[in-house]
Amino acid sequence: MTGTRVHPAVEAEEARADRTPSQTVRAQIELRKLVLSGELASGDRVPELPMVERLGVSRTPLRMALVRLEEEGLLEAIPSGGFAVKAFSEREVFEAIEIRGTLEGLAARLAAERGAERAGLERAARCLEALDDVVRPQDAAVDLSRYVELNAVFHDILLDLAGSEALARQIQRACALPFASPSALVSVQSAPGGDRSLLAVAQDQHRCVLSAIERREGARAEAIMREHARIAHRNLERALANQEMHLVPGSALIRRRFGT
Amino acid sequence: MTGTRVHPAVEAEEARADRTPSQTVRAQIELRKLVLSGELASGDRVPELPMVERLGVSRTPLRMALVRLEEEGLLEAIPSGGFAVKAFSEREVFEAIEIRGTLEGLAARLAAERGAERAGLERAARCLEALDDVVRPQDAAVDLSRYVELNAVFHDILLDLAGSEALARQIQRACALPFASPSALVSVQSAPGGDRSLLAVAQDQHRCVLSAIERREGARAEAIMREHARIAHRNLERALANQEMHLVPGSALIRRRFGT
DNA sequence: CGGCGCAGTCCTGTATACAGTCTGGATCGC
DNA sequence: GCGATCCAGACTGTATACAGGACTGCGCCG
Repeated sequence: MTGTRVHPAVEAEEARADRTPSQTVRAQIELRKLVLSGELASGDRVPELPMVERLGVSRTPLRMALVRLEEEGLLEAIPSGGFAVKAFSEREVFEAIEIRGTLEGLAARLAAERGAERAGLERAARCLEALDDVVRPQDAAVDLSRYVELNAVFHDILLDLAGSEALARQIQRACALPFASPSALVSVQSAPGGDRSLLAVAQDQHRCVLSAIERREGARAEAIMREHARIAHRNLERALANQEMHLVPGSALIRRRFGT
Repeated sequence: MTGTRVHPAVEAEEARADRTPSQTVRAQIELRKLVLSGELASGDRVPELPMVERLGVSRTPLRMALVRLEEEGLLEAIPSGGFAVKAFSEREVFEAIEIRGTLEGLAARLAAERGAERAGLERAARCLEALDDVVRPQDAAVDLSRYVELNAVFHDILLDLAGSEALARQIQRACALPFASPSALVSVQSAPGGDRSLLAVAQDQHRCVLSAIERREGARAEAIMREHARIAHRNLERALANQEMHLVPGSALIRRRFGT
Protein backbone atom coordinates (compact mmCIF):
# COMPACT_ATOMS: atom_id res chain seq x y z
CA MET A 1 0.00 0.00 0.00
CA THR A 2 2.90 2.27 0.69
CA GLY A 3 4.46 2.25 -2.74
CA THR A 4 8.06 3.16 -3.33
CA ARG A 5 9.42 4.85 -0.28
CA VAL A 6 11.85 7.69 -0.76
CA HIS A 7 13.32 7.80 2.70
CA PRO A 8 13.96 4.43 4.32
CA ALA A 9 14.24 6.18 7.67
CA VAL A 10 10.67 7.33 7.34
CA GLU A 11 9.58 3.80 6.68
CA ALA A 12 11.16 2.64 9.90
CA GLU A 13 9.65 5.51 11.82
CA GLU A 14 6.14 4.74 10.77
CA ALA A 15 6.60 1.03 11.16
CA ARG A 16 6.86 1.42 14.91
CA ALA A 17 3.89 3.74 14.95
CA ASP A 18 0.76 1.61 14.98
CA ARG A 19 0.05 0.31 11.55
CA THR A 20 1.25 2.88 9.05
CA PRO A 21 -1.36 5.61 9.34
CA SER A 22 -1.37 6.24 5.59
CA GLN A 23 0.65 9.09 4.16
CA THR A 24 -2.52 11.10 3.69
CA VAL A 25 -3.40 10.99 7.36
CA ARG A 26 0.15 11.74 8.38
CA ALA A 27 0.23 14.72 6.07
CA GLN A 28 -3.09 15.91 7.42
CA ILE A 29 -1.93 15.67 11.02
CA GLU A 30 1.42 17.31 10.36
CA LEU A 31 -0.10 20.08 8.30
CA ARG A 32 -2.70 20.77 10.96
CA LYS A 33 0.07 20.99 13.50
CA LEU A 34 1.93 23.51 11.36
CA VAL A 35 -1.18 25.60 10.86
CA LEU A 36 -2.25 25.62 14.50
CA SER A 37 1.21 26.37 15.77
CA GLY A 38 1.36 29.35 13.48
CA GLU A 39 4.41 28.15 11.60
CA LEU A 40 2.38 28.77 8.50
CA ALA A 41 1.25 32.33 8.90
CA SER A 42 -2.41 33.15 8.64
CA GLY A 43 -3.29 34.22 5.11
CA ASP A 44 -0.21 32.68 3.56
CA ARG A 45 -0.46 30.30 0.65
CA VAL A 46 0.51 26.73 1.47
CA PRO A 47 2.84 25.79 -1.37
CA GLU A 48 2.75 22.12 -2.24
CA LEU A 49 6.32 21.43 -3.25
CA PRO A 50 8.02 22.94 -0.21
CA MET A 51 5.53 21.06 1.96
CA VAL A 52 6.30 17.85 0.11
CA GLU A 53 9.91 18.39 0.95
CA ARG A 54 9.18 19.32 4.54
CA LEU A 55 6.78 16.50 5.35
CA GLY A 56 8.44 13.80 3.30
CA VAL A 57 5.27 12.70 1.51
CA SER A 58 4.56 13.05 -2.15
CA ARG A 59 2.18 15.50 -3.71
CA THR A 60 -0.81 13.22 -4.03
CA PRO A 61 -1.41 12.51 -0.32
CA LEU A 62 -0.44 16.08 0.49
CA ARG A 63 -3.15 17.40 -1.77
CA MET A 64 -5.68 15.05 -0.20
CA ALA A 65 -4.70 16.44 3.19
CA LEU A 66 -5.10 19.99 1.88
CA VAL A 67 -8.61 19.24 0.68
CA ARG A 68 -9.56 17.71 4.01
CA LEU A 69 -8.17 20.66 5.94
CA GLU A 70 -10.12 23.00 3.73
CA GLU A 71 -13.32 21.10 4.51
CA GLU A 72 -12.28 21.25 8.13
CA GLY A 73 -12.22 25.01 7.87
CA LEU A 74 -8.54 25.61 8.59
CA LEU A 75 -7.64 26.41 5.00
CA GLU A 76 -9.46 28.21 2.24
CA ALA A 77 -9.18 27.77 -1.49
CA ILE A 78 -7.38 30.49 -3.43
CA PRO A 79 -9.37 31.43 -6.55
CA SER A 80 -6.37 31.06 -8.79
CA GLY A 81 -5.58 27.66 -7.33
CA GLY A 82 -4.08 26.20 -4.19
CA PHE A 83 -4.90 26.86 -0.58
CA ALA A 84 -4.11 29.47 2.03
CA VAL A 85 -4.22 29.44 5.83
CA LYS A 86 -7.49 30.92 6.94
CA ALA A 87 -7.73 33.90 9.23
CA PHE A 88 -10.44 34.37 11.83
CA SER A 89 -11.78 37.55 13.30
CA GLU A 90 -12.62 37.74 16.99
CA ARG A 91 -16.22 37.78 15.98
CA GLU A 92 -15.88 34.53 14.11
CA VAL A 93 -14.32 32.93 17.15
CA PHE A 94 -17.31 33.97 19.23
CA GLU A 95 -19.63 32.62 16.60
CA ALA A 96 -17.83 29.31 16.47
CA ILE A 97 -18.24 28.92 20.20
CA GLU A 98 -21.90 29.86 19.98
CA ILE A 99 -22.42 27.28 17.26
CA ARG A 100 -20.81 24.59 19.35
CA GLY A 101 -22.92 25.54 22.35
CA THR A 102 -26.07 25.43 20.28
CA LEU A 103 -25.28 22.01 18.87
CA GLU A 104 -24.26 20.62 22.24
CA GLY A 105 -27.50 22.03 23.58
CA LEU A 106 -29.37 20.13 20.91
CA ALA A 107 -27.47 16.98 21.85
CA ALA A 108 -28.38 17.39 25.51
CA ARG A 109 -32.02 18.00 24.66
CA LEU A 110 -32.20 14.94 22.43
CA ALA A 111 -30.57 12.83 25.12
CA ALA A 112 -33.11 14.07 27.64
CA GLU A 113 -36.16 13.72 25.44
CA ARG A 114 -35.30 10.31 24.07
CA GLY A 115 -34.07 9.00 27.35
CA ALA A 116 -30.51 7.86 27.74
CA GLU A 117 -29.35 4.38 28.60
CA ARG A 118 -28.48 3.63 32.19
CA ALA A 119 -24.95 2.53 31.26
CA GLY A 120 -24.22 5.85 29.56
CA LEU A 121 -25.57 7.85 32.47
CA GLU A 122 -23.37 5.92 34.85
CA ARG A 123 -20.31 6.50 32.72
CA ALA A 124 -21.11 10.19 32.77
CA ALA A 125 -21.51 10.15 36.55
CA ARG A 126 -18.17 8.40 37.01
CA CYS A 127 -16.55 10.96 34.73
CA LEU A 128 -18.01 13.74 36.85
CA GLU A 129 -16.56 12.23 40.01
CA ALA A 130 -13.16 12.05 38.40
CA LEU A 131 -13.52 15.69 37.40
CA ASP A 132 -14.42 16.54 40.99
CA ASP A 133 -11.14 15.11 42.13
CA VAL A 134 -9.31 17.34 39.69
CA VAL A 135 -11.26 20.52 40.43
CA ARG A 136 -11.39 20.16 44.20
CA PRO A 137 -7.86 21.22 45.19
CA GLN A 138 -8.68 24.88 45.56
CA ASP A 139 -5.30 26.42 45.91
CA ALA A 140 -3.07 23.58 44.86
CA ALA A 141 -2.25 23.56 41.20
CA VAL A 142 -5.00 22.00 39.17
CA ASP A 143 -3.78 19.27 36.86
CA LEU A 144 -4.76 21.10 33.74
CA SER A 145 -4.04 18.43 31.17
CA ARG A 146 -6.07 15.93 33.16
CA TYR A 147 -8.93 18.39 33.44
CA VAL A 148 -8.86 19.00 29.72
CA GLU A 149 -8.85 15.28 29.06
CA LEU A 150 -11.74 14.49 31.41
CA ASN A 151 -13.71 17.47 30.20
CA ALA A 152 -13.40 16.24 26.64
CA VAL A 153 -14.48 12.79 27.74
CA PHE A 154 -17.55 14.18 29.46
CA HIS A 155 -18.58 16.13 26.39
CA ASP A 156 -18.10 13.03 24.30
CA ILE A 157 -20.28 11.01 26.62
CA LEU A 158 -23.04 13.59 26.32
CA LEU A 159 -22.82 13.22 22.57
CA ASP A 160 -23.10 9.47 22.95
CA LEU A 161 -26.19 9.91 25.08
CA ALA A 162 -27.82 11.83 22.26
CA GLY A 163 -27.10 8.88 20.01
CA SER A 164 -27.04 10.84 16.79
CA GLU A 165 -24.25 10.18 14.38
CA ALA A 166 -25.18 13.14 12.20
CA LEU A 167 -25.10 15.47 15.18
CA ALA A 168 -21.79 14.02 16.31
CA ARG A 169 -20.31 14.77 12.91
CA GLN A 170 -21.61 18.29 12.96
CA ILE A 171 -20.27 19.00 16.43
CA GLN A 172 -16.94 17.52 15.52
CA ARG A 173 -16.84 19.90 12.61
CA ALA A 174 -17.68 22.82 14.84
CA CYS A 175 -14.83 21.84 17.13
CA ALA A 176 -12.40 21.66 14.23
CA LEU A 177 -11.69 25.32 14.85
CA PRO A 178 -9.36 24.68 17.74
CA PHE A 179 -10.42 27.67 19.79
CA ALA A 180 -14.03 26.46 19.65
CA SER A 181 -13.52 23.09 21.27
CA PRO A 182 -14.89 22.54 24.76
CA SER A 183 -11.59 22.65 26.58
CA ALA A 184 -9.90 25.22 24.38
CA LEU A 185 -10.02 28.06 26.83
CA VAL A 186 -9.62 26.45 30.21
CA SER A 187 -5.97 27.37 30.17
CA VAL A 188 -7.02 31.00 30.41
CA GLN A 189 -9.02 30.58 33.56
CA SER A 190 -6.35 28.59 35.28
CA ALA A 191 -3.64 31.06 34.35
CA PRO A 192 -2.36 33.26 37.18
CA GLY A 193 -5.03 35.85 37.85
CA GLY A 194 -7.61 33.78 36.02
CA ASP A 195 -10.95 33.07 37.57
CA ARG A 196 -10.53 29.60 39.03
CA SER A 197 -14.08 29.62 40.32
CA LEU A 198 -15.25 29.25 36.74
CA LEU A 199 -13.95 25.70 36.87
CA ALA A 200 -16.35 25.00 39.71
CA VAL A 201 -19.16 26.71 37.83
CA ALA A 202 -18.47 24.62 34.76
CA GLN A 203 -18.43 21.49 36.84
CA ASP A 204 -21.75 22.44 38.40
CA GLN A 205 -23.18 22.86 34.92
CA HIS A 206 -21.92 19.41 34.08
CA ARG A 207 -23.81 18.04 37.08
CA CYS A 208 -26.94 19.98 36.28
CA VAL A 209 -27.08 18.93 32.65
CA LEU A 210 -26.65 15.30 33.58
CA SER A 211 -29.40 15.60 36.15
CA ALA A 212 -31.65 17.30 33.59
CA ILE A 213 -31.04 14.50 31.12
CA GLU A 214 -31.85 11.87 33.73
CA ARG A 215 -35.11 13.64 34.53
CA ARG A 216 -35.83 14.08 30.86
CA GLU A 217 -35.97 17.84 31.18
CA GLY A 218 -35.04 18.62 27.59
CA ALA A 219 -35.40 22.38 27.57
CA ARG A 220 -33.36 22.73 30.73
CA ALA A 221 -30.60 20.44 29.50
CA GLU A 222 -30.37 22.47 26.32
CA ALA A 223 -30.25 25.81 28.09
CA ILE A 224 -27.53 24.63 30.43
CA MET A 225 -25.27 23.42 27.64
CA ARG A 226 -25.67 26.70 25.81
CA GLU A 227 -24.72 28.65 28.88
CA HIS A 228 -21.90 26.21 29.50
CA ALA A 229 -20.34 27.12 26.18
CA ARG A 230 -20.55 30.77 27.07
CA ILE A 231 -17.95 30.27 29.75
CA ALA A 232 -15.61 29.99 26.80
CA HIS A 233 -16.88 33.40 25.65
CA ARG A 234 -15.92 34.90 28.95
CA ASN A 235 -12.50 33.32 28.90
CA LEU A 236 -11.95 34.56 25.40
CA GLU A 237 -12.87 38.11 26.40
CA ARG A 238 -10.46 37.89 29.29
CA ALA A 239 -7.69 36.61 27.06
CA LEU A 240 -8.31 39.41 24.59
CA ALA A 241 -8.38 42.04 27.29
CA ASN A 242 -5.28 40.79 29.10
CA GLN A 243 -3.08 40.02 26.12
CA GLU A 244 -3.19 36.36 26.96
CA MET A 245 -3.99 35.08 23.52
CA HIS A 246 -0.92 32.90 23.62
CA LEU A 247 -2.88 30.66 25.96
CA VAL A 248 -5.54 30.11 23.32
CA PRO A 249 -4.97 27.15 21.03
CA GLY A 250 -4.75 28.16 17.41
CA SER A 251 -4.38 31.79 18.38
CA ALA A 252 -2.12 32.24 15.38
CA LEU A 253 -5.22 32.01 13.22
CA ILE A 254 -6.96 34.86 14.97
CA ARG A 255 -6.31 38.28 13.55
CA ARG A 256 -6.39 40.86 16.28
CA ARG A 257 -7.99 44.17 15.60
CA PHE A 258 -4.78 46.04 16.29
CA GLY A 259 -1.50 44.53 15.21
CA THR A 260 -0.41 41.23 16.72
CA MET B 1 -4.74 23.70 -16.31
CA THR B 2 -6.61 21.01 -18.14
CA GLY B 3 -3.73 18.81 -19.07
CA THR B 4 -3.96 16.25 -21.85
CA ARG B 5 -7.58 15.69 -22.75
CA VAL B 6 -8.65 12.20 -23.65
CA HIS B 7 -11.89 13.03 -25.42
CA PRO B 8 -11.78 16.09 -27.66
CA ALA B 9 -15.57 16.15 -27.60
CA VAL B 10 -15.50 16.66 -23.88
CA GLU B 11 -13.14 19.54 -24.31
CA ALA B 12 -15.55 21.27 -26.65
CA GLU B 13 -18.45 20.59 -24.34
CA GLU B 14 -16.84 22.22 -21.38
CA ALA B 15 -15.42 25.05 -23.39
CA ARG B 16 -18.89 26.41 -23.97
CA ALA B 17 -19.67 26.02 -20.30
CA ASP B 18 -18.22 28.99 -18.48
CA ARG B 19 -14.53 28.61 -17.94
CA THR B 20 -13.77 24.92 -17.59
CA PRO B 21 -15.17 24.07 -14.17
CA SER B 22 -12.16 21.93 -13.31
CA GLN B 23 -12.38 18.17 -13.70
CA THR B 24 -12.58 17.81 -9.95
CA VAL B 25 -15.71 19.92 -9.69
CA ARG B 26 -17.26 18.19 -12.66
CA ALA B 27 -16.56 14.81 -11.13
CA GLN B 28 -18.00 15.97 -7.83
CA ILE B 29 -21.20 17.20 -9.43
CA GLU B 30 -21.63 14.14 -11.60
CA LEU B 31 -20.91 11.77 -8.76
CA ARG B 32 -23.35 13.56 -6.50
CA LYS B 33 -25.96 13.25 -9.19
CA LEU B 34 -25.35 9.51 -9.46
CA VAL B 35 -25.56 9.06 -5.72
CA LEU B 36 -28.70 11.12 -5.22
CA SER B 37 -30.49 9.54 -8.13
CA GLY B 38 -29.80 6.14 -6.65
CA GLU B 39 -27.86 4.89 -9.65
CA LEU B 40 -25.20 3.96 -7.17
CA ALA B 41 -27.05 1.86 -4.65
CA SER B 42 -26.85 2.76 -1.00
CA GLY B 43 -24.11 0.80 0.71
CA ASP B 44 -22.30 -0.07 -2.49
CA ARG B 45 -18.65 0.60 -2.91
CA VAL B 46 -17.86 3.30 -5.46
CA PRO B 47 -15.12 1.74 -7.58
CA GLU B 48 -12.72 4.25 -9.01
CA LEU B 49 -11.83 2.74 -12.34
CA PRO B 50 -15.38 2.13 -13.58
CA MET B 51 -16.23 5.68 -12.49
CA VAL B 52 -13.21 7.02 -14.34
CA GLU B 53 -14.54 5.33 -17.43
CA ARG B 54 -18.08 6.53 -16.82
CA LEU B 55 -17.32 10.15 -16.06
CA GLY B 56 -14.43 10.61 -18.44
CA VAL B 57 -12.07 12.12 -15.89
CA SER B 58 -8.89 10.57 -14.62
CA ARG B 59 -8.41 9.06 -11.22
CA THR B 60 -6.82 12.03 -9.53
CA PRO B 61 -9.73 14.46 -9.80
CA LEU B 62 -12.14 11.60 -9.20
CA ARG B 63 -10.48 10.81 -5.91
CA MET B 64 -10.60 14.46 -4.91
CA ALA B 65 -14.30 14.42 -5.60
CA LEU B 66 -14.70 11.26 -3.52
CA VAL B 67 -12.98 12.89 -0.57
CA ARG B 68 -15.17 15.96 -0.83
CA LEU B 69 -18.34 13.89 -1.03
CA GLU B 70 -17.24 11.99 2.02
CA GLU B 71 -16.80 15.24 3.92
CA GLU B 72 -20.18 16.24 2.59
CA GLY B 73 -21.63 13.17 4.22
CA LEU B 74 -22.88 11.37 1.12
CA LEU B 75 -20.12 8.77 1.15
CA GLU B 76 -18.31 6.99 3.92
CA ALA B 77 -14.82 5.58 3.97
CA ILE B 78 -14.47 1.82 3.85
CA PRO B 79 -11.94 0.68 6.47
CA SER B 80 -10.02 -1.38 3.97
CA GLY B 81 -9.90 1.54 1.55
CA GLY B 82 -12.16 3.33 -0.88
CA PHE B 83 -15.61 4.75 -0.35
CA ALA B 84 -19.17 3.51 -0.23
CA VAL B 85 -22.51 5.24 -0.66
CA LYS B 86 -23.87 6.05 2.75
CA ALA B 87 -27.23 4.82 3.96
CA PHE B 88 -29.50 6.82 6.24
CA SER B 89 -32.11 5.57 8.63
CA GLU B 90 -35.40 7.42 8.99
CA ARG B 91 -34.20 8.54 12.37
CA GLU B 92 -31.10 10.10 10.86
CA VAL B 93 -33.23 11.98 8.39
CA PHE B 94 -35.28 13.43 11.24
CA GLU B 95 -32.12 14.36 13.06
CA ALA B 96 -30.69 16.07 10.02
CA ILE B 97 -33.80 18.20 9.74
CA GLU B 98 -33.67 18.99 13.44
CA ILE B 99 -30.06 20.05 13.13
CA ARG B 100 -30.86 22.34 10.24
CA GLY B 101 -33.76 23.85 12.16
CA THR B 102 -31.57 24.44 15.18
CA LEU B 103 -28.87 26.14 13.17
CA GLU B 104 -31.34 28.24 11.21
CA GLY B 105 -32.87 29.17 14.55
CA LEU B 106 -29.45 30.32 15.71
CA ALA B 107 -29.06 32.35 12.54
CA ALA B 108 -32.42 34.04 13.06
CA ARG B 109 -31.59 34.81 16.67
CA LEU B 110 -28.22 36.30 15.77
CA ALA B 111 -29.83 38.40 13.06
CA ALA B 112 -32.40 39.66 15.54
CA GLU B 113 -29.99 40.35 18.37
CA ARG B 114 -27.34 42.02 16.29
CA GLY B 115 -29.79 43.92 14.21
CA ALA B 116 -29.96 43.41 10.50
CA GLU B 117 -29.27 45.97 7.83
CA ARG B 118 -32.22 47.73 6.28
CA ALA B 119 -31.22 46.61 2.78
CA GLY B 120 -31.26 42.96 3.78
CA LEU B 121 -34.61 43.27 5.51
CA GLU B 122 -36.07 44.86 2.40
CA ARG B 123 -34.72 42.10 0.20
CA ALA B 124 -36.35 39.60 2.53
CA ALA B 125 -39.64 41.46 2.38
CA ARG B 126 -39.58 41.53 -1.41
CA CYS B 127 -38.86 37.83 -1.45
CA LEU B 128 -41.85 37.24 0.81
CA GLU B 129 -44.11 39.16 -1.54
CA ALA B 130 -42.92 37.07 -4.44
CA LEU B 131 -43.64 33.97 -2.39
CA ASP B 132 -47.13 35.28 -1.66
CA ASP B 133 -47.80 35.44 -5.37
CA VAL B 134 -46.81 31.81 -5.71
CA VAL B 135 -48.70 30.52 -2.68
CA ARG B 136 -51.90 32.54 -3.18
CA PRO B 137 -53.56 30.58 -5.99
CA GLN B 138 -55.48 28.28 -3.71
CA ASP B 139 -56.80 25.73 -6.11
CA ALA B 140 -54.79 26.47 -9.19
CA ALA B 141 -51.60 24.51 -9.48
CA VAL B 142 -48.81 26.05 -7.45
CA ASP B 143 -45.66 26.62 -9.44
CA LEU B 144 -43.60 24.24 -7.38
CA SER B 145 -40.20 24.88 -8.87
CA ARG B 146 -40.67 28.60 -8.41
CA TYR B 147 -41.74 28.07 -4.81
CA VAL B 148 -38.71 25.94 -4.14
CA GLU B 149 -36.47 28.56 -5.70
CA LEU B 150 -37.93 31.48 -3.77
CA ASN B 151 -38.00 29.49 -0.56
CA ALA B 152 -34.31 28.75 -0.94
CA VAL B 153 -33.65 32.42 -1.61
CA PHE B 154 -35.51 33.45 1.52
CA HIS B 155 -33.56 31.04 3.67
CA ASP B 156 -30.35 32.33 2.14
CA ILE B 157 -31.32 35.90 2.91
CA LEU B 158 -31.93 34.97 6.53
CA LEU B 159 -28.45 33.53 6.65
CA ASP B 160 -27.10 36.75 5.21
CA LEU B 161 -28.90 38.72 7.87
CA ALA B 162 -27.09 36.71 10.53
CA GLY B 163 -23.85 37.69 8.85
CA SER B 164 -21.86 34.73 10.07
CA GLU B 165 -19.67 32.95 7.61
CA ALA B 166 -18.98 30.10 10.00
CA LEU B 167 -22.67 29.54 10.58
CA ALA B 168 -23.33 29.68 6.86
CA ARG B 169 -20.77 26.96 6.29
CA GLN B 170 -22.28 24.82 8.99
CA ILE B 171 -25.81 25.18 7.67
CA GLN B 172 -24.65 24.46 4.17
CA ARG B 173 -23.13 21.28 5.50
CA ALA B 174 -26.35 20.35 7.24
CA CYS B 175 -28.22 20.85 3.98
CA ALA B 176 -25.78 18.62 2.11
CA LEU B 177 -28.03 15.75 3.01
CA PRO B 178 -30.54 16.46 0.29
CA PHE B 179 -33.59 15.50 2.30
CA ALA B 180 -32.59 17.98 4.99
CA SER B 181 -32.56 21.11 2.85
CA PRO B 182 -35.30 23.68 3.39
CA SER B 183 -37.26 22.92 0.27
CA ALA B 184 -36.64 19.20 0.17
CA LEU B 185 -40.08 18.11 1.20
CA VAL B 186 -42.40 20.68 -0.28
CA SER B 187 -43.11 18.32 -3.13
CA VAL B 188 -44.84 16.05 -0.64
CA GLN B 189 -47.28 18.66 0.57
CA SER B 190 -48.17 19.78 -2.90
CA ALA B 191 -48.71 16.23 -4.12
CA PRO B 192 -52.33 15.19 -4.64
CA GLY B 193 -53.84 14.68 -1.23
CA GLY B 194 -51.04 16.63 0.39
CA ASP B 195 -51.78 19.34 2.87
CA ARG B 196 -51.57 22.51 0.80
CA SER B 197 -52.41 24.62 3.81
CA LEU B 198 -48.93 23.86 5.14
CA LEU B 199 -47.59 26.12 2.41
CA ALA B 200 -49.59 28.96 3.89
CA VAL B 201 -48.41 28.05 7.38
CA ALA B 202 -44.81 28.03 6.24
CA GLN B 203 -45.28 31.37 4.56
CA ASP B 204 -46.77 32.79 7.75
CA GLN B 205 -43.73 31.57 9.65
CA HIS B 206 -41.55 33.36 7.11
CA ARG B 207 -43.45 36.57 7.82
CA CYS B 208 -43.30 36.09 11.56
CA VAL B 209 -39.59 35.38 11.67
CA LEU B 210 -38.83 38.43 9.59
CA SER B 211 -41.00 40.54 11.84
CA ALA B 212 -39.27 39.11 14.91
CA ILE B 213 -35.88 39.93 13.45
CA GLU B 214 -36.95 43.48 12.68
CA ARG B 215 -38.15 43.93 16.25
CA ARG B 216 -35.01 42.28 17.56
CA GLU B 217 -36.97 39.55 19.30
CA GLY B 218 -34.22 36.95 19.25
CA ALA B 219 -35.83 34.17 21.22
CA ARG B 220 -38.99 34.37 19.16
CA ALA B 221 -37.13 34.39 15.88
CA GLU B 222 -35.23 31.32 16.95
CA ALA B 223 -38.31 29.43 18.09
CA ILE B 224 -40.10 30.17 14.83
CA MET B 225 -37.29 28.88 12.67
CA ARG B 226 -37.10 25.70 14.67
CA GLU B 227 -40.78 25.10 14.30
CA HIS B 228 -40.50 26.03 10.64
CA ALA B 229 -38.11 23.17 10.07
CA ARG B 230 -40.51 20.79 11.74
CA ILE B 231 -42.91 21.21 8.86
CA ALA B 232 -40.40 19.08 7.05
CA HIS B 233 -40.76 16.49 9.80
CA ARG B 234 -44.46 16.34 9.19
CA ASN B 235 -44.03 16.04 5.45
CA LEU B 236 -41.52 13.28 5.94
CA GLU B 237 -43.92 11.37 8.19
CA ARG B 238 -46.61 11.73 5.58
CA ALA B 239 -44.32 10.52 2.84
CA LEU B 240 -43.32 7.53 4.92
CA ALA B 241 -46.89 6.68 5.79
CA ASN B 242 -48.22 7.07 2.26
CA GLN B 243 -45.44 5.36 0.35
CA GLU B 244 -44.55 8.66 -1.27
CA MET B 245 -40.84 8.50 -0.68
CA HIS B 246 -40.25 8.87 -4.37
CA LEU B 247 -41.13 12.52 -3.89
CA VAL B 248 -38.29 12.96 -1.44
CA PRO B 249 -34.97 14.00 -2.94
CA GLY B 250 -32.22 11.54 -2.25
CA SER B 251 -34.74 8.96 -1.12
CA ALA B 252 -32.48 6.29 -2.57
CA LEU B 253 -30.16 6.92 0.37
CA ILE B 254 -32.83 6.25 2.95
CA ARG B 255 -33.16 2.68 4.06
CA ARG B 256 -36.74 1.87 4.88
CA ARG B 257 -37.46 -0.31 7.82
CA PHE B 258 -39.22 -2.89 5.66
CA GLY B 259 -37.85 -3.61 2.21
CA THR B 260 -37.83 -0.82 -0.35
C1' DC C 1 -19.16 -32.78 3.19
C1' DG C 2 -17.22 -28.82 5.45
C1' DG C 3 -13.36 -25.95 6.63
C1' DC C 4 -8.98 -24.10 5.54
C1' DG C 5 -5.29 -22.52 2.66
C1' DC C 6 -3.77 -20.44 -1.55
C1' DA C 7 -3.52 -18.11 -5.63
C1' DG C 8 -5.39 -14.85 -8.89
C1' DT C 9 -7.61 -10.69 -9.65
C1' DC C 10 -9.26 -6.40 -8.51
C1' DC C 11 -8.58 -2.20 -6.30
C1' DT C 12 -6.67 1.35 -3.79
C1' DG C 13 -2.74 4.37 -2.10
C1' DT C 14 1.32 6.58 -3.65
C1' DA C 15 4.71 8.53 -6.66
C1' DT C 16 5.87 11.16 -10.54
C1' DA C 17 5.67 13.28 -15.18
C1' DC C 18 3.57 16.89 -17.98
C1' DA C 19 1.15 20.95 -19.47
C1' DG C 20 -1.17 25.23 -18.70
C1' DT C 21 -1.57 29.40 -16.05
C1' DC C 22 -0.52 32.97 -12.85
C1' DT C 23 2.92 36.08 -10.66
C1' DG C 24 6.76 38.86 -10.17
C1' DG C 25 10.33 41.30 -12.06
C1' DA C 26 13.05 43.33 -15.36
C1' DT C 27 13.36 45.85 -19.49
C1' DC C 28 11.96 48.89 -22.93
C1' DG C 29 9.36 52.82 -24.57
C1' DC C 30 7.36 57.24 -23.76
C1' DG D 1 11.03 58.81 -14.10
C1' DC D 2 7.05 56.11 -14.69
C1' DG D 3 4.21 52.82 -16.79
C1' DA D 4 3.19 49.04 -19.77
C1' DT D 5 4.69 44.83 -21.72
C1' DC D 6 7.01 40.66 -22.04
C1' DC D 7 9.53 36.86 -20.21
C1' DA D 8 10.84 33.48 -16.82
C1' DG D 9 10.07 30.97 -12.87
C1' DA D 10 7.00 28.68 -9.92
C1' DC D 11 2.96 26.47 -8.90
C1' DT D 12 -1.13 23.95 -9.55
C1' DG D 13 -4.36 20.64 -11.95
C1' DT D 14 -4.37 16.42 -14.38
C1' DA D 15 -2.91 12.04 -16.16
C1' DT D 16 -0.71 7.79 -15.56
C1' DA D 17 2.52 4.17 -13.84
C1' DC D 18 3.51 1.10 -10.05
C1' DA D 19 3.30 -1.67 -5.95
C1' DG D 20 1.15 -3.71 -2.11
C1' DG D 21 -3.32 -5.33 0.18
C1' DA D 22 -7.81 -7.34 0.27
C1' DC D 23 -11.39 -10.18 -1.39
C1' DT D 24 -13.03 -14.19 -4.08
C1' DG D 25 -13.17 -18.49 -5.82
C1' DC D 26 -11.26 -22.89 -6.14
C1' DG D 27 -8.89 -26.83 -4.77
C1' DC D 28 -7.17 -29.66 -1.18
C1' DC D 29 -7.25 -31.78 3.16
C1' DG D 30 -9.41 -33.42 7.34
